[in-house]
Amino acid sequence: MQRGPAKRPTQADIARLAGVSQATVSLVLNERDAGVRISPATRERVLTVMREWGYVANASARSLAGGRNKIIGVYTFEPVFPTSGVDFYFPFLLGMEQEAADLGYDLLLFTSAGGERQIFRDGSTRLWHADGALLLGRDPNVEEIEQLRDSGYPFVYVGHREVAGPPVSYVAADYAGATRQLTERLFQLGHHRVAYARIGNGGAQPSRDRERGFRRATPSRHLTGPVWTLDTVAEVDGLFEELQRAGVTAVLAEQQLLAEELLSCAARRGLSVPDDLSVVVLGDSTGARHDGTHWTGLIVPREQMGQRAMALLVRLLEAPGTGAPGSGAPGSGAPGSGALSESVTCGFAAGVTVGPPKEFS
Amino acid sequence: MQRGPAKRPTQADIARLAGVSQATVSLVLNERDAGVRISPATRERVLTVMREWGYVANASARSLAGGRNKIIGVYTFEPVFPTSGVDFYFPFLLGMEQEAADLGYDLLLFTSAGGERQIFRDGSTRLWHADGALLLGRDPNVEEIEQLRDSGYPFVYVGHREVAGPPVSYVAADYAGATRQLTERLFQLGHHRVAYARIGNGGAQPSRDRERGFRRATPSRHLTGPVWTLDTVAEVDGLFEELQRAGVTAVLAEQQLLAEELLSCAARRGLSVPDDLSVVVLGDSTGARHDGTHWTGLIVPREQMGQRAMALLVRLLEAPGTGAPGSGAPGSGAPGSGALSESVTCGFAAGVTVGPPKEFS
DNA sequence: CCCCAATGCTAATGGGGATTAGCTGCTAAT
DNA sequence: ATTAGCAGCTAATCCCCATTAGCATTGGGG
Repeated sequence: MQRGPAKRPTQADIARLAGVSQATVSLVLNERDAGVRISPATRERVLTVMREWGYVANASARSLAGGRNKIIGVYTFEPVFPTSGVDFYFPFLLGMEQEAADLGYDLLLFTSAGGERQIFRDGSTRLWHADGALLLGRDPNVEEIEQLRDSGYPFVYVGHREVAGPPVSYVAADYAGATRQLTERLFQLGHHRVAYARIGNGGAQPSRDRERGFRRATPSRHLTGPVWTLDTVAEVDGLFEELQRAGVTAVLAEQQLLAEELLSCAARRGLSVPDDLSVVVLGDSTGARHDGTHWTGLIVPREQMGQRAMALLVRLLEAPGTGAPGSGAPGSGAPGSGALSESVTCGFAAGVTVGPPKEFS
Repeated sequence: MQRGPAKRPTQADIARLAGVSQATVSLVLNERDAGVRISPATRERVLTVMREWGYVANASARSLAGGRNKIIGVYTFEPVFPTSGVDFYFPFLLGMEQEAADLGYDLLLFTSAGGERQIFRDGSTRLWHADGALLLGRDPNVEEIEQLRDSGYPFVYVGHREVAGPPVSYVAADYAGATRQLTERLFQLGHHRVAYARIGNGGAQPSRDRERGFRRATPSRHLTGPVWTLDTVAEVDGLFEELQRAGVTAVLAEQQLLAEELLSCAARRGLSVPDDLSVVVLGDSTGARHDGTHWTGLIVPREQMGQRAMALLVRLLEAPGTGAPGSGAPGSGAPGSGALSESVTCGFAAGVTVGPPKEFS
């Protein structure tokens, strides 16, 4: 027992104790199938000493030298705190964590970026502590994603991402499919005029996916109303009027907040949901008041997405071809340059805000 | 634009471009107040080139050279999953995360240990990926904590920990104080016979602290009943009988589960809480049914504890004396060998399960 | 008996940066 | 004219590990 902070053993220490060279220790450690062989006897001796002295590879040295740390980073583009974001992000985290534990990886949460939220500033750097990273965020900096992709750093985006140039790997919820199903369900119930509404710009990928699902559902003899895009909550009342005028009997609301607002518009007019208007919520609960209404709509499978993203990333990392990032085999551009993506099926909430249109009931 | 992963500039590159040495670049970067000086002109030139080329220090190399990662590990003795544990641990995590973000540290979650949950097996090991760690768990392996302390690894325990030998650093909730206050409040309300009950052994530190607070509250002319320690929930009914027989009008229940059981015992006998019996919950909600009762009692300030623990650990790490683990200043044994501890005040829940004793109302 | 091919391991290098001893010029004091 | 002193910078090392070229030894085939 030494005084002071115990200096932990290095490969050199282990080597000395086992009567071999540092290189041998390294080779034993990373059981390569490669050219160099170590006799079982030596291997065992080294392993014994390592165990005895509690050797652990230094993560920094290892990643500097191009090795692996069995650590997956998690980076969010928006600050997770203050707590508004927590409810949103936590399920993802949960899924990632479970899967990581199963696969023998630890999770590195990149939170220190503070207000800045830029990977390439002080962050890029820090990402390398992890073997790869999961990226998360509703409104990421696309340029940064591209830059990261070009840098060769392995990552998977949680959420649907299409960027300019080569594709990136991502795991997305099947918003399009789920929205389509929900829309078709409305038609089945007898609705003829169904509208789609959102607050905020529809440029984000999740928005576009939902809208696409909506449009695809349009069957021959039914009518989907136009897609309304509002700027602020204040405009909901006007929207409600227009919907009535257009004879719309069912609305798909991208945000729960919007749905809540529609509900109170209806209430103010003495109208009932779902009797006078069916309302479907498409999963985005940003800024929702959570007034206790049981909404009919889709459930974003956040936990599953996290899980699948983790699994995908690890698969990427452990794929033989995709060597250590440092070893830069530039020509390794597999088909599609190795980017993979997966789709996770959304769940549905039965809820109480959808019913047949009035003329049918 | 090269093919393959774009290699980002190194200090050597910047140095070349600025016509100085790599050392100079490093010196400019880490604005040391130390011996070496750089002229403002040179400094400016280097900075310009750095900005121009978007230089970012490689974190791995930096920590390899400097010994620090700016990463704090989080290790829990019990598995956090399946989700029963999640509710318990998440608030701690939240607090840690916020503080870490403020202090510029990232969080490394040690979850990969899987079922084993032993620091010194594969974990100890992995702990070194972080500069220091926060340890968490209701029923930790004390020997391992001692071993870790002796190893010189910097850590802070979240929760009250007294171990054999030199003390360890910890941040604890002030259970003793809070329990004392709650007990005294009962006396103020007119209760004369107050009892304390728990399920499970009272050996754990949090249990002992609460009991201590209870005992300290005993004022001259009042009576605290004995402390009951039950083995299982099944014994609660018997306990209830005994309490009645002893004329106890108020109980402090260590676990919410126990309180819930007492409540149903009372209900079965047609008795009312708090009219016939006041019940205080001392914060432990393990296995509780959460039946919606608004309990009177203490609130464990989990988030704050996490926050304070993080702050404490970082303080330990950044204290000048306690140098980098590698730099081993052996004589730095400050008073008490540098272990610090802090106490966080508990909150109180007003609740509806406490009132004056019957003869007063 | 010689040469070749495995086998088992080591020396050397590099990865990016922090640190320190020490090397130039200058200026100011002697 | 020396010399001491200092500002300003660089060369050299080290941090710990992964990787590769190559060395020494042994066994087998010709």
